[in-house]
Amino acid sequence: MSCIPQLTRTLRARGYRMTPQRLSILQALHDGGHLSPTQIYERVHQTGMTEATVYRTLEFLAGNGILSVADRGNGHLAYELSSEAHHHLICRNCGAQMAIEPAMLASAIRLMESKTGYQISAGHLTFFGLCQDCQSRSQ
Amino acid sequence: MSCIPQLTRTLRARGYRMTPQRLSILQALHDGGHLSPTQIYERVHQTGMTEATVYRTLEFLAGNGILSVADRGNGHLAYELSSEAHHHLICRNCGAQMAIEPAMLASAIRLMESKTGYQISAGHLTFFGLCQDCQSRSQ
DNA sequence: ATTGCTATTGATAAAAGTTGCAATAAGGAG
DNA sequence: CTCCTTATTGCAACTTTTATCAATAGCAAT
Repeated sequence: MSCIPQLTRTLRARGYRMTPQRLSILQALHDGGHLSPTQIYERVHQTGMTEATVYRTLEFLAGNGILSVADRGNGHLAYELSSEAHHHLICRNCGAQMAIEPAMLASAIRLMESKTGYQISAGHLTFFGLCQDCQSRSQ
Repeated sequence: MSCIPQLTRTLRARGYRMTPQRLSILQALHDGGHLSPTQIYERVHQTGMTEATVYRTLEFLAGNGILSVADRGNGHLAYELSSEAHHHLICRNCGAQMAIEPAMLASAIRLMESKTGYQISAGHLTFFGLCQDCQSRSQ
């Protein structure tokens, strides 16, 4: 977590504060990679933090671009450090997961930008499909 | 709702049943377009249906491809008839929404399929960005 | 160091969403 | 039309997420 001093400065420049709670959550995500709010709470609640704070902090950090939100398509969110952000491809039969390079979507996003005039920030997308194994098994 | 007999046959062929509850929910989505579980519950609860049934039915119909799940990026889901499915582009400053033609993602999806071997069904994606108005205002 | 402003947290309650199980009812078979 | 199987529902308890508000604690300024 070498980036903490920089993050702290960023927040302060925007009128926000760095707190032990925010640090704990960043640490948990640094160690855990890709976690749901409940998983994060399990990792940090021995410090006395409440669920409400976990949810609020995650929303705050994501709103400030420090975390990325990953949606698993079931309505439950997972969070990760933005520096490690990537998209997911999940097999809806066996649940196998693959990472998707953001670059693979770049041209589609450029197309959408030119057609809509929006300036798009893709965030974290989850795609669903059938992996090769499940495709051959269903033949 | 001219498609009900066809949907009923599809479900029965898979060993499932068509029920008044499922019909009410399909009707609500036909009338309402794009609704959250709570909005759907408000429209159908006078029939005596419980929240649990609403949630289970939505998941069931989506799992059978009859509904599409739209994720607004905040972890809350909205549902729509698959026949009316489209993607969304939302301005994260003013909330303005635009529909995105599924065709605009087609080539990116073909690229992902060829690189990963997965057979992808895109589902419903939500993109975030800044609309033209908000871009010019922030200059 | 101390002070003051106010962003942030914890506590609490409410809302939204999920799960297990017994009772009900869709619909195929006779 | 009646029976039977079992998919589906309602009920109730439970988990997850959000909102409110008073108390706390960053941190800029003195």
